[in-house]
Amino acid sequence: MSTQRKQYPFTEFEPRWQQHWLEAGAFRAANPGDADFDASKPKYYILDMFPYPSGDGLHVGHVEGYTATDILARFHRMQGFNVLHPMGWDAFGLPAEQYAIKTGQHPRVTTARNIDNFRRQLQAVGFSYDWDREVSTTDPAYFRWTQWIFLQLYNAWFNPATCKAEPISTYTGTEPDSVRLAYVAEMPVNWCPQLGTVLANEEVVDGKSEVGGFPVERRPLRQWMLRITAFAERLLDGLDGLDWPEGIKLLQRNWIGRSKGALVKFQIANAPCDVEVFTTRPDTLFGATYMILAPEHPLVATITTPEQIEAVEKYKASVASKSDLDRTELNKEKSGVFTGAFAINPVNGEKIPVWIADYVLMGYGTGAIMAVPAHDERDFEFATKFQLPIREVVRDNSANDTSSCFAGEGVAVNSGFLDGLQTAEAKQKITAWLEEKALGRGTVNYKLRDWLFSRQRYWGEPFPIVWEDGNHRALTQDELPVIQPDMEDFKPTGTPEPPLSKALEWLKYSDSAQRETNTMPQWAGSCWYYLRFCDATNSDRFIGKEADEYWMARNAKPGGVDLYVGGTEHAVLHLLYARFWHKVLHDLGHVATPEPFQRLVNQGMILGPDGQKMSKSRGNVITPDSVISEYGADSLRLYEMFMGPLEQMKPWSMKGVEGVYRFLARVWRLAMQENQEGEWILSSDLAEIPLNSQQLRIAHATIKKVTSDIRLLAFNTAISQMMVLTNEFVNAKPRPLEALRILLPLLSPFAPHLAEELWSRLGFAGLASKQPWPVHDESLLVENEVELAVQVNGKVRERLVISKVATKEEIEIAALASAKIQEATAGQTIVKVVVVPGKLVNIVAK
RNA sequence: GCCGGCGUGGCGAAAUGGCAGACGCAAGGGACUUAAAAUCCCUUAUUCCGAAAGGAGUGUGCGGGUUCGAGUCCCGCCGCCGGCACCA
Repeated sequence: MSTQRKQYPFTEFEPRWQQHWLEAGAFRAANPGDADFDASKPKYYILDMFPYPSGDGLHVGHVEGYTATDILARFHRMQGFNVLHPMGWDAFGLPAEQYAIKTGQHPRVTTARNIDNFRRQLQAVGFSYDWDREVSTTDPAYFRWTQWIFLQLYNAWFNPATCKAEPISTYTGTEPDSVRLAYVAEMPVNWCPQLGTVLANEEVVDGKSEVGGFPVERRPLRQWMLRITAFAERLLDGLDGLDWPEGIKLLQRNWIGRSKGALVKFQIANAPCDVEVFTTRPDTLFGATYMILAPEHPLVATITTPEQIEAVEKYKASVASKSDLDRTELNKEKSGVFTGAFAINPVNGEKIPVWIADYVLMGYGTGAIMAVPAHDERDFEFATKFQLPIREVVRDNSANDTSSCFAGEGVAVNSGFLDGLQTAEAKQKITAWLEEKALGRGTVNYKLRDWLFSRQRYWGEPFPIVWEDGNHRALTQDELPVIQPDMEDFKPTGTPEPPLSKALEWLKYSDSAQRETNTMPQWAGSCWYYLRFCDATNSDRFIGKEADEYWMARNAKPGGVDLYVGGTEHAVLHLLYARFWHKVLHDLGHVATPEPFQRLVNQGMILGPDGQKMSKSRGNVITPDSVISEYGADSLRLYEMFMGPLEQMKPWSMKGVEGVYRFLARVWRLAMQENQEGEWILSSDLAEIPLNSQQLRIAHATIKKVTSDIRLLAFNTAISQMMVLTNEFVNAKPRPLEALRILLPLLSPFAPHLAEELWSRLGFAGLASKQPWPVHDESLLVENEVELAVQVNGKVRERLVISKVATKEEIEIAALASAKIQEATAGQTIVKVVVVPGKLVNIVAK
């Protein structure tokens, strides 16, 4: 193939049109206030998840999502929308820093080089981004505002009375530092010695770092945290108004993990202290036969009896030495130790033993549970192993065996005043009882934890914070941006001290104050980039009011971005963090909408030709550059869309690329032919003649289907239909020019270079990408006669050509009159005749 | 273990409950050509009957059900992919 002559001269015209669009500013989106801004047009904000500009360059997986959004962007422009379709770079992050350490080059240099390469690649695919709005998270003019948003968080608190973020000045308590949305805490964190950094829980997979797969240990460390848990309920509620795949909403709901239950206070026998437990099944309180504390629970030391101290300490030590990996792997078998202490079950005064076990986590609820082995799998397993009593207190409504554990809902038994109540009622009654006796209360718990927001890295946004006399203090807005110092040596220190701690001069803010040396995680920059795109060069605000009102709020929906396309890997973290920041900014009056992204679509992964995930080690990586040089950008775009449904996972096939390439060449030859010298000239078959009725019908059916399929993101079937149309005209001689006037605008979002080139060679006015979108004429689609199938007992026995407007009765008579049908039903009684006009007739005979 | 998603030709895939396999790939045959490539045309789910025209049957992971009619809806399984994983 590569040695062959190209079937059409894409190598010549594709770069030419790319340059033309760029120079003409063809896809520039005007902002409110600009001279050429037309406020009467509706807006459409279509956003890609911006890439991390890696050294490997653009991937065909990127191109899939980006092509889908590009088609939609171009389509909406042609439909008269003001389209915001921007691109930028999520360019802070660990790989750049590690590469820098390896090669000694400054990450600023390698990042700039990678960005240039990504931009070149994206432009070579012909994407219609408004490059005037390009942003990079590493640009001080950008991260100045990331730091500014951090200051908003620092200077705000969550007011439980209003359920909103408010300026810290409205807080009337005595300890503002204990309620800020950005706060400092000593946290057991995931320290990765090899990476020399602390990782977020989300960056640790199976006890190893997600990047690199290095072991991770738990260590207590002073960290910046963001109080995302305060927004748990709002983040949950907000999902209802969004057009996201239900699966993704569910993922977020599960991640937030709301559960309703009760806190119950247990007195410790012969000791002046009590332990609070959280339970979702307060109705099973009578069945609590023992209690378990997390090994790290602060009361363990207090309550353990002298005889048990040795065993307890030994157990605690063994748990502490386990990495997260060991702890999960050893989960199969329950372990634990008796503390020697007893707690008093408040509901019946029973003395129950208190154990410690690592299946109870300090980080959830109160770090202590009441164990109800009859109705909880884990407690059952534990009780069985350590021969603790099991008491049934809920009977299964569909009553069968009571030998094992029953965790469902039923009727309370052996439960005193709860007996006979259904689980829901029993929960209510016991909660009211506990509240009345001041022994507990109903409450809600979340799995969601606060967001660990600091990293021990060089290549990230520095915090706009200084330390003075052991206290933190925020810088003011006019001190932003805080830029990292230029360092020769940004290697990890080998301790949890961040690399910035080595920049002694930079560190010193004043004689008495030192800068914070942690940096922000990569999520920070991507939490708000969609806002910056609306007003990328504004130096007075992170986003101008007018720009926000138009691009984000004009459609009067909760989410501002009309369509957001990206991979599922960001289903939880990025999308949750961005929603959190957005809500804070909204509460503080900085943005108009309550949610960032109205509609979300996840593109499926593209696998290698071998059906495996693409990876360098497997050697099955397809690069966009290689496809473009062989078949051109239009073929790359078209194939990525023709492969199958956008959201589905699908394998690459070079043969498939050739297929769409042939199609594009066929379109080319609808308009062009080669002369004796082998030059492309306008086809002599072209003529200004009207379409015949079949051509008209197919052309208008194509307009209709392509239009609706683009709206449905069903690009593969839209392309099929354009193939049908093209096949129809391949042999038409003379060939109506009108066919190309219809086809080229339809094709233009998909294969913009080819459409543009032919449009211009045919001498049609303007740019193909600026044409109004064709509108179909429904009346041309109607056929006078239709063929319908006649079935006998569901099997097709005859085909009937009949007038489109025939009545049911006429169709039935015609069907029954058919010789084949009479033969097929001979000797049988016709029980029923079902007539579906335009489709079929089904005769039921016995 | 729990929660999602998906199972259709040799392959990628189509199909408001209404003729399964559009469109593309691959394969086979033909036209054009000195020849090849490219291009264009035809065939192509499968089994059986027939010399042929044509005809009969079976087919959407498996087993049931609802319906005149099920790839599509319902119930129960199996397989693959993704997420969560002691969250009390």
